[in-house]
Amino acid sequence: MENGTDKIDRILAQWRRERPDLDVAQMGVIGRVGRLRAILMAEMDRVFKQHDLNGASFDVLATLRRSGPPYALSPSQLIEWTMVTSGTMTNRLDKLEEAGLITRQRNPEDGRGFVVALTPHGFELIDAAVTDHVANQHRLLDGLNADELDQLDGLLRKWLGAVSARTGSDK
Amino acid sequence: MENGTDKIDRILAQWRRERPDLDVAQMGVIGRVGRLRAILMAEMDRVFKQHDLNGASFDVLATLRRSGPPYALSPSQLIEWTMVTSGTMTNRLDKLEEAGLITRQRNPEDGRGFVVALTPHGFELIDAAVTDHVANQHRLLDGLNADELDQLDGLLRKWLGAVSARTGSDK
DNA sequence: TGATTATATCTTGACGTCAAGATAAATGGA
DNA sequence: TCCATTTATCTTGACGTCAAGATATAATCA
Repeated sequence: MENGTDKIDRILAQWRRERPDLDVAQMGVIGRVGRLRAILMAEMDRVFKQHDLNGASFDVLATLRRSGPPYALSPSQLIEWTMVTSGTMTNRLDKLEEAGLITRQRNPEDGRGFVVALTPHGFELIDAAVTDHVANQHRLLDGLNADELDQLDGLLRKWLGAVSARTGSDK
Repeated sequence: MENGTDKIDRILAQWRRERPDLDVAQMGVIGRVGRLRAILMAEMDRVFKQHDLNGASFDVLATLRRSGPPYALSPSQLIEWTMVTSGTMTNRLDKLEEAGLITRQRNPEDGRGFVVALTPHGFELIDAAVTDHVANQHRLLDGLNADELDQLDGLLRKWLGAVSARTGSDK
């Protein structure tokens, strides 16, 4: 199973011909991260769709589910975990509420805030979806063996640590 | 500089507590790809913006530039390289044409098609932008040494090959 | 040649996201 | 106590993308 030349290699070859002054090795790595992310997203979306979800709604429901009983968080907490803006979260919660997967009640201890909670239906749905999702993720990574998976995780963790330290993202 | 626990680790820890039946190692790797992609995109956008571009317009101009003289491709070819839909490409070309960075002329040999070409201004702009872009990519990867970069590229290449073989993407 | 099929591109409507700003409630002094 | 500031959330308008379909031209083949 030789690793032949792919689309990214062809892009790099064009740059090397047209701009031999540039070292495009880094472009290859970054480009592959982008392509992988696009393919992985598309594949994961297929499983989400089987449960009438998309990446956005899965993200919110999963955040509530893994937070543990009583499966309830404030919009602010959801914003922090999912790293979207408040406008995006409002929009997501509107849809999920309308679909009957969450409830949104005023926080009795803080009149500015709300408590977002999974409904029983929302709990059942996300629990089933996440089971399928994890199985799908295993499938998407079965081209690498255990050692390679470990190596890859280590390198990505180091890289992510370096860039988020500098850019101040993550915490 | 020990690699401490990050947001992804905290997410995995929650899942392990709430759903100990699931093996979430793969979720960690896939999650890190997603986070990295988001941070890298944001950082690259900053450089694009310095040239009055965004990722979309940079992508089109760069594809024309690296294709070599006469720096002209059909919308179909641009669609193939950039992997967007025809509607997206029409929209991108409209903006670039209005900005004077490309021209769009009917293909004299095929009345259905067009020839999209860099203007002199478009050429100058993308040539300067790509120089800064590559320097920026080097900076974004300077947390890894040469060996690690090589290892990472190999693993990503193998993974990408495996998933795109199965999903039929890429070519 | 004429009719069918394929190709190239554009159009339309919907979606999810963001930035900026609006609103309302809580907090922290003076 | 009252005002200024901060915090939590929602609203609005713009953007880039996609899927589906419209249009026009080219290619095929009977």
